Amino acid sequence: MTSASDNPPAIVTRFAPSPTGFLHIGNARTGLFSWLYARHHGGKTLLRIEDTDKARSTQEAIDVILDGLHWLGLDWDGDAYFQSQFEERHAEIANQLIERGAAYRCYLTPDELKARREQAQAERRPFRLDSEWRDCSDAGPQGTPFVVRLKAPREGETAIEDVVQGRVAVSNAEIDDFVLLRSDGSPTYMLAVVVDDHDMGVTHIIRGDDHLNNAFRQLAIVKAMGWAEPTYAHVPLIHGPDGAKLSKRHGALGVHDYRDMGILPEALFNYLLRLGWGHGDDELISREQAVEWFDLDHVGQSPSRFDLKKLENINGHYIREADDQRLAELVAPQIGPDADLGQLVRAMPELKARAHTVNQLVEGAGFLFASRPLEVDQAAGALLTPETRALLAAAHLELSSISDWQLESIEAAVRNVADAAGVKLGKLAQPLRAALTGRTTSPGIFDVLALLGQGETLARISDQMVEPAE
RNA sequence: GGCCCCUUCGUCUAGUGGUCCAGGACGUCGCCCUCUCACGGCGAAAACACGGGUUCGAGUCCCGUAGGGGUCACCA
Repeated sequence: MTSASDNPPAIVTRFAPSPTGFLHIGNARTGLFSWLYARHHGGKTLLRIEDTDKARSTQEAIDVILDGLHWLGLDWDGDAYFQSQFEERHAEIANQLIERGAAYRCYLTPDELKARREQAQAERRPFRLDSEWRDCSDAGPQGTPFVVRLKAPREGETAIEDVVQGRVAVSNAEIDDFVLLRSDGSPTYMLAVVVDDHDMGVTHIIRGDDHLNNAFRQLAIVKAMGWAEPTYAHVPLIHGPDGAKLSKRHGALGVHDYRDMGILPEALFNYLLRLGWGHGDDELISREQAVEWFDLDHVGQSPSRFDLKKLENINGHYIREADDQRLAELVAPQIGPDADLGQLVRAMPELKARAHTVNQLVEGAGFLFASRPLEVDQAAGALLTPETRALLAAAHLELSSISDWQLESIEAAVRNVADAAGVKLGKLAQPLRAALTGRTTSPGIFDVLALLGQGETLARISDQMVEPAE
């Protein structure tokens, strides 16, 4: 092994989201892959915001993307690039392409184009633009608007060696003379990506395979300019449960939606990593292990379906591993001003064992801060009968005599009551749970008493000792 | 419709010609633990899309069929 620290990084990847108002979960995953690939190989990863659609590219929309990236823990080298900064450069390249005879000014109007497209459709043949301006060196009529189109090759084929998809070739007859510069002089996406990737020194383009067809077009520009061909890696898309490309109708799409559902970033990171990539039988993979293990050769070629159940299972694991203080701080704001952080931290070990999301943690913590008299749900209410209310009264008596309110003394007292009444612990624990939490499920009953404190416990029990008068 | 891509349990995947009557995980079901719910443990059902090749031998290579997906803008 020789160290080559003087040389420029052999690998430069980039993440190039457009500010659509949210960070799409699928884009987040390709971003994750390209981040991981660069980190694994000791390369660089760059961020470029594709903000050429000015209407959508508000500062808020950009912040949402950056925030999502931060939340997931994906960083980048250097400052973020903004595609809009390079419009002059894009136009410059378009003009060079014209000078080289690799592009031309096309004076066809949108109406003419539309008419030709419709005619092709009417004749049921595939539409392929054959502009009379392609081989015409004359300028069009003075002052008429034009677009700049690539003079795409018509013979032969174009092939890419895709790291994920393998060799993919397409006949050049399939590649049309697409637009490089719009009639207002602004660059199209197709031109801008190629120029920016080249100028930024991107060596590996890792993106969704919905761009696979674009790669041939983009490669045509690269070749026309005589630039080095980048390595492509088109990773399959994430699909919804029905197998179609993940879209709004499938529900949660943005990484923020998952954060709001109570998913932890490390869980989403892990889940996204395992979606479309595997490392033997490993399921729970830390960030460090991911950097160590990730490579493109184990990225699958088929799309994968998003499975919320599995995400939640993984999330449950990370919740159980998470620091109690951190979880309490996530839960507190959702409970409101009554939330007592210290009490939440104390309850957290019990709470987190039975939650799969932060929101379930909030749900589970509810009884701690409920005000008396408690609302008792239907199933819990059914547990409160004349017999069990009598049991509660006995418990109230026994518990009020405890002088040190600790887990051990609480457990001893509760067991005593059950023994004295000649019932199994469960016969007492369930009504107790109903009285103290208003529900049939909760943390262990002794923990509930300990967490609530003696005063609140006795008060809640006494609320239920007698049947409320109708 | 043209072009391109994909196809192992319901889902995510392991598998790179023999060790695969296919392994793990989620989910499902059963049992255990148990004061409830979880957690945890044990166990079960569950897949190589189909048809042809190549090969002594194919989940693994080739071809076809079927199914699914992506893409066809002066959007990115």
